[in-house]
Amino acid sequence: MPELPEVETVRRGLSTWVAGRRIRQVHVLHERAVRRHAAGPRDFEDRLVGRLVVAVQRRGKYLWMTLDDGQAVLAHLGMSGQLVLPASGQPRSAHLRMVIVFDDDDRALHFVDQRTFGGLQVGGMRAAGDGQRAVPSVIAHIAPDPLEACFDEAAVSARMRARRSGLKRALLDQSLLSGIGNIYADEALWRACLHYARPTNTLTRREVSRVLDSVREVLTEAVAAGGTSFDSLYVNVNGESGWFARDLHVYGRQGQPCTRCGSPIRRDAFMNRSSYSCPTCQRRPRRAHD
DNA sequence: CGTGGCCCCTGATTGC
DNA sequence: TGCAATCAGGGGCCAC
Repeated sequence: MPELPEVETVRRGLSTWVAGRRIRQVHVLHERAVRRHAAGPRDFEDRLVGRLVVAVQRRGKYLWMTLDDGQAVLAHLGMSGQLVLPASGQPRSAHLRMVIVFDDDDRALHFVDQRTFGGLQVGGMRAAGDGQRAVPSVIAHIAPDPLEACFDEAAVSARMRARRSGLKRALLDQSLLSGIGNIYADEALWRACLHYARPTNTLTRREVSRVLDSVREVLTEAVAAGGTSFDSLYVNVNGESGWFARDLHVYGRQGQPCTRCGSPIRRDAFMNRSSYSCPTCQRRPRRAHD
């Protein structure tokens, strides 16, 4: 499931291939792939054709291609989205949603998405304030991710401690800090020895610092490893799977021993999904906030 | 406003 | 065997 490391892996692969190329044709094959583009599929195609891709950038789980007219093509992979450059002759995926054809190459960028939670849209850029990085206007509400230079740890810590919510809910809230999904939230909480239901307003500055350090470590290591993959749904830009899965300590390890203390990892239903934790290393708080 | 819950979607898996 | 229920989950949206 693409979180920050997987999206960064895609961005890097994409950047080396599409930066400096001109878009010749765009084929939207499934309406849902552009449902966030209010003006519709034809407008989406028209805005891209003829444009030069300047760069590929990312914030959290979003990535975008900046164009030579100042607009940007914003993409979110959702649950199962892939941006791939299939080798010529490779059979087209059953879940192919969009094809972007470039000049001077016979390969095309394919957007493949089985569960159709992902999508692309075209729009303008906007800087949040003085000296802030410009991001697509429609994601102005997405907070900087922990690997960005502008990530303000002190501010995030203060906002987190002012909340009345659970710690994992806060880590997953993309308007507080972005890029973290269910997998890396569980991994970071395990590293920091903190429980997912810990009320944010009871956290000390030191504990918040610890969990944010863990978040940065987990994300950085996963980026270095090329992202996580559990099944064939996620592949990088060349169609190769990442291999970070082997380094997971809690996610998907229900019943298996904690690598730190040996206790069996538990799985709880949480926020209509799963939360994995070590019952010994991560004590449930007396006053939990699920 | 902050917070939490619902819903969009497909395919693999599980249960009767 | 066959069909239905369940699960996976990011984030927009809406009610409170």
